[in-house]
Amino acid sequence: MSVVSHEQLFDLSFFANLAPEFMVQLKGACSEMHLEAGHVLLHRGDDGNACFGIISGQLKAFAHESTGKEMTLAVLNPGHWFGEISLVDNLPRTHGTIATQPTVILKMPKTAFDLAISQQPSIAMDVSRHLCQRLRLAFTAVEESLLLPLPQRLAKKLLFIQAPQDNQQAKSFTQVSQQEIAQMLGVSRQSVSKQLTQWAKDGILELSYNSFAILDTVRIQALAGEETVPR
Amino acid sequence: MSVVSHEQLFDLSFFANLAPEFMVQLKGACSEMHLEAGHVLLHRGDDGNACFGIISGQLKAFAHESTGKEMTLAVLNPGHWFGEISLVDNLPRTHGTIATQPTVILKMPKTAFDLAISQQPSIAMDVSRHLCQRLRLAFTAVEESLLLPLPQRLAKKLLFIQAPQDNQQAKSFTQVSQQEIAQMLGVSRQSVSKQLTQWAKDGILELSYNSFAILDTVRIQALAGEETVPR
DNA sequence: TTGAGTCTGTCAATTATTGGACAGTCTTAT
DNA sequence: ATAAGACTGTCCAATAATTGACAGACTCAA
Repeated sequence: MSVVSHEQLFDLSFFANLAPEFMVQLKGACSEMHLEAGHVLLHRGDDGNACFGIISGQLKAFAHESTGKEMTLAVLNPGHWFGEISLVDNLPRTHGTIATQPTVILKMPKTAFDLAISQQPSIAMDVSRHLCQRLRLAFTAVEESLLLPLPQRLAKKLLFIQAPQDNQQAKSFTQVSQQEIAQMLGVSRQSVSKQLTQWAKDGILELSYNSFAILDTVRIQALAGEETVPR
Repeated sequence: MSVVSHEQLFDLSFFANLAPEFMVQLKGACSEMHLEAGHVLLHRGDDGNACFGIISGQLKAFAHESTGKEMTLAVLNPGHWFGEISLVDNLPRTHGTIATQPTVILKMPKTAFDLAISQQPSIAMDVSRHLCQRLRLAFTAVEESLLLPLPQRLAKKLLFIQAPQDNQQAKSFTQVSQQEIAQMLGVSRQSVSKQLTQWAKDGILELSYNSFAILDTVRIQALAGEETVPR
């Protein structure tokens, strides 16, 4: 899903069930934005007056500390909506957001968001469901970061990153630098490099410049601690 | 707030704005439950058919790993509601929940929850706001666990734990074992003990059996990395 | 094609954290 | 009063992870 139409984008949002007459209005209030690679769309602490859906390209949500350490909280791909938290609770943005590539997004102003919900309040429950999804991901992140050793977290992350373009049998390379993987896990690049090359020596992975491929899905799943699910 | 009335409990919930006529009905559908210390109320993975508000006592939300490592995700005190995530998204419980003391809770069945929202859909927005609050806490937890060194996280946790019974000037002891603190942070008891005794030697804390008191709030806040907020 | 910038593998030194062990103290229930 | 159990401080050895450094490979744009 490297590009998503406006139509699809709304069907993927928490407004998918909005009645047609309100939907027309909502769509009319949204506008396309084109971002260059490296453009910082949101800053932590800003007021939130809109949420966004991704049409093409990619953004990252990030956090950094006083120490200068920076980490990637989430990678946002076409079809995803983000920035709705501040619209719901009227509090500042939780994270910074930056385009990693030339990116096209749809901007939904807070006024349009609020209007649609007031017109069809049942939508708020869909928003809740969307937030629950986020919450479960966040819980998983907390637990894994504190309870699992680095190799296991790394294995999970590789599977997660590679999952989308799942070609099943064929060996497929996923584009991502070790630096980026390290930032997603909140660890040093060297630690990632060490483990990946070890796995490459073990024949589990194949590494190449700026990319990796999983050769032995079964073993990497075992390392990730996934239950074997027989059917 | 060591005990909360039924009245207060509902005012603290996401149903605080429910119209009186529906509120009566909702309250009628809720029932009190008395839990012994150590009673496991919810298990991760269970179906969720109710949410709960705490009247008195205390529960903990926990997670454990295959390795046997266990950690405390949250401490739930009187006035708090929990268990609503599964009601919203109809998915299994995210965490186990155990009473740490004899505890009285109010059980709200899913049927009552769903009915109230269908009667007054605007309530769903309050549920969303409640979920956002959780989400922000979870985000903070992820970032802190990955970006901050143990001493800083520990300092933050002490301030957080001690906050409720804030007597301002007077030196007040907070009951909590170092083991419990360690489980909240996902680190070993020894690491916690080492840091706490060091701070006690520095005159920042006073330690006693199963409790601690903060002697120098300013310094502990500095260690926690809190901005000095002049007014 | 050349140079700047990025990515990778590797190493050594250092620091942080764990886990096992144990003695002494405190609390509670019998 | 006593015994069982929990809590604390401490030590040590082993492990894990970070940081800084550097050379070679790769990519892209001028």
